Amino acid sequence: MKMSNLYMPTLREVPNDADIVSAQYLLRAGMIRKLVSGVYSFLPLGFRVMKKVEAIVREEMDRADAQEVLMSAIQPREIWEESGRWANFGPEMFTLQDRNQRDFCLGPTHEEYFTFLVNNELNSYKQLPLCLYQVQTKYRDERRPRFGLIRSREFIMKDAYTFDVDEEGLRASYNNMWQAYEKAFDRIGFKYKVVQGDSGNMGGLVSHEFIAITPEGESNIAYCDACDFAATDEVAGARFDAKIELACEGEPNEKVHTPNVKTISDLETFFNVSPKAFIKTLLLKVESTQDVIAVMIPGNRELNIVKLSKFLEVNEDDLVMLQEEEVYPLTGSIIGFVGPFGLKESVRIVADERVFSIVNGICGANEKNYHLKNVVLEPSQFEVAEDLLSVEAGDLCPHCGQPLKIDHGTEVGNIFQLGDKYSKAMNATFLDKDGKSKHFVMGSYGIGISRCVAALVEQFHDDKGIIWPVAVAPYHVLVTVVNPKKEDQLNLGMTIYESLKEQGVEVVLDDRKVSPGVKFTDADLIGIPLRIVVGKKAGENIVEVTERASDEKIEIAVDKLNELITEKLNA
RNA sequence: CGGGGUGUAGCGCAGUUUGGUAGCGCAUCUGGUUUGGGACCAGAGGGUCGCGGGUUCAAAUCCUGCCACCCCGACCA
Repeated sequence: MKMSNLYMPTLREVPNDADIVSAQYLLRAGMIRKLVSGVYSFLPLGFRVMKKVEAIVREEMDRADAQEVLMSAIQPREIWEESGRWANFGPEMFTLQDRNQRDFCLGPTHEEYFTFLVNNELNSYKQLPLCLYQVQTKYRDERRPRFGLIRSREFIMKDAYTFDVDEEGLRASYNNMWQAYEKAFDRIGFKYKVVQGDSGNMGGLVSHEFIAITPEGESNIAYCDACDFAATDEVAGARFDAKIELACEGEPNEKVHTPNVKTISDLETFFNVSPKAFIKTLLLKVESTQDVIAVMIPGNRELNIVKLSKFLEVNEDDLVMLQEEEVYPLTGSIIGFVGPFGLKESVRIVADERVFSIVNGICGANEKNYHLKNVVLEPSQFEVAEDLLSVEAGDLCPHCGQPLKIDHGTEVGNIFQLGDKYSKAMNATFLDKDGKSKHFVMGSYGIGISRCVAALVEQFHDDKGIIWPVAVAPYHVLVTVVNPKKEDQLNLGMTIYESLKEQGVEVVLDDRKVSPGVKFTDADLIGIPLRIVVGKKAGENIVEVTERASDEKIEIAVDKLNELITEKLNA
């Protein structure tokens, strides 16, 4: 490809709506463009990268004996009613109607569709196990699309589904996919961790997430160096020593005047004790039912809303913190003085187990400017949850007891053991050996192809632009002709370009009639791994080879060039 | 969904307070000079000022409704 003809509209300035480095560079490098919030176009260079990621994933899926199909993005409401997820997915689902007012959605995922498909065709255990996959566009009407390709409303996903006769078969299929994922992510070049995932509302289901490690990532993961434990912060058990005992000065549950002492740090100053000794009471409500929940946690910790939503068996997005004006009618107090005693009876009180280790603690009195001290909570009087807290660095590993570390990342893949959740709901069965009808035991497996492109940029960039790993680079080699008006430079550039092309090297020629600065700046921005600069020494048949990653420059005679390029690309 | 902010040329922005012919930089086009890290000179094209309604002799500017985009949304209880 000649750059004089390449559709690569690079931008000097950062578009003001690009909120993360990957979005900034992909936009500036002319690889993607935004149509509307959360919806992007892929331009030639960006599309080439995505196709490379896709090809690697496809190869590893095929190697693992998965079979590729292509389903429709449009799905009828009926199959979602069968699984019960039409209502459950709620506003996240893009819905539409045909001319006869029949409801459809643009598929956010395809469990129902695959289950429906297979149910019609698969009747015998002899046809199992089976693994089908597709690479396809998915739609989710995110509450708040952001981070460019990382949380978009339209995205490309590879999704796979396995069907087995029993749990044992599922485990084998699951491990098979796990290995395929590791091979794919290794080949792409990701730095990543495999962590235990959110196992869904019902518990007992196994899942893992593949997290690309990126400093700005929105997923938090907790992991242990001493053993192989790793999990997202939504499941990692926050184990720590919560025991604290204050001397009982005065009466039990004694009311203390605490004017304007609202926050934990205010309390810390006022009472001069550790925040561990405070019992923090937060008020939330379930929006769909308007049920109000008071949650008690140790004062030095944060509530993890995902863990709470699982405990309450409600949707995470359905849980919100109460607004200031909603608090008074329920508590008789304002924010800052809420406590577990004397709440309206309609309020459901849930306690994180650790608050019972606080002896003679301090909590809100449900009266403005008053707290209670010398509080000892009695577990039998409250609903007790094992763990509602966000894990923190230094908490103890639930496996081996060593301190945990926290890292950030972007989820690029996940694997789920679904069991018979969908096959049961949709009554998808086969006949087993013994002639009995059984539900398929299923798994589902996703890789966010377009998100991978963004995660790669998050991992591989510097202050000048992107640094693509060779395996996914849009082109391998960029030949820059410094001054295309000089015949010897242009001719030599063309010769090198043609010869590399001949050998099957993916090469692009920068023959644009712009100043060298523009070419070099664009080259750094778009991040092609190797650059050959044809400049002043073209007459002597000497060119310069630069590695984008290391910025290492080598002057070399043209007849030794092929050898060097081959060596560098295979390194 | 709640709170805040912004919408003016392809991109980044000024102009809005105090109504009076729509501007700047970059990009684009023409001609010329230039070419090892975002060149220079001369000229040119490009905008229903997000959309609708209103006030006014006159609206980017004031009023009003809508739309889009961005930011924030426990750390406090």
